[in-house]
Amino acid sequence: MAYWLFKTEPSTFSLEDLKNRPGMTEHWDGVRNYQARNFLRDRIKAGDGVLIYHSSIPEPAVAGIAEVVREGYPDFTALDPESKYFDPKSSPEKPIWYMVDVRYVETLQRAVTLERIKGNPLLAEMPLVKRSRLSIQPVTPEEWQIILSMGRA
DNA sequence: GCCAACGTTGGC
DNA sequence: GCCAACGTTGGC
Repeated sequence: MAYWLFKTEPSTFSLEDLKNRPGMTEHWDGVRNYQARNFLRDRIKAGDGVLIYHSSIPEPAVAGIAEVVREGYPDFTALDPESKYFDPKSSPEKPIWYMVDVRYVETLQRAVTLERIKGNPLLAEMPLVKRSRLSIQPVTPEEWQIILSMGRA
């Protein structure tokens, strides 16, 4: 059981969209960064907790929680020439990109803004704070607990 | 919309 | 394998 933070631009896909999903699961596709890919392919398991973070908005914030329901498998959008995530270097035999499936769990009462995260010294080691653009990041159990308590307060 | 950070590409 | 050019991310 591990914890993660997934970034998304709410104009593309938001926590609300995940909540309103029929069956409430979603392929987390379109990740095209090798470091993030490695987490998706090798480390993220069913049952892991996910903080859903909304980026590129006036107040970027952790909006809520999702759960991984299926571990890494090849991202089929990389093989679809019609997809904006198409990658001609990828093939069914040698898939380059991976995705996981997630389901909605909870919307935090109070979104935990980047400003509040930066203001908490206990969260200073998060990649988010260290200005990494990484879209899939590990979260420690301590960080997970702190952010949830900040979001529920 | 700007721009710093940083990942990727490709010529050599 | 180096590194300049280029593209993307994402906070502000």
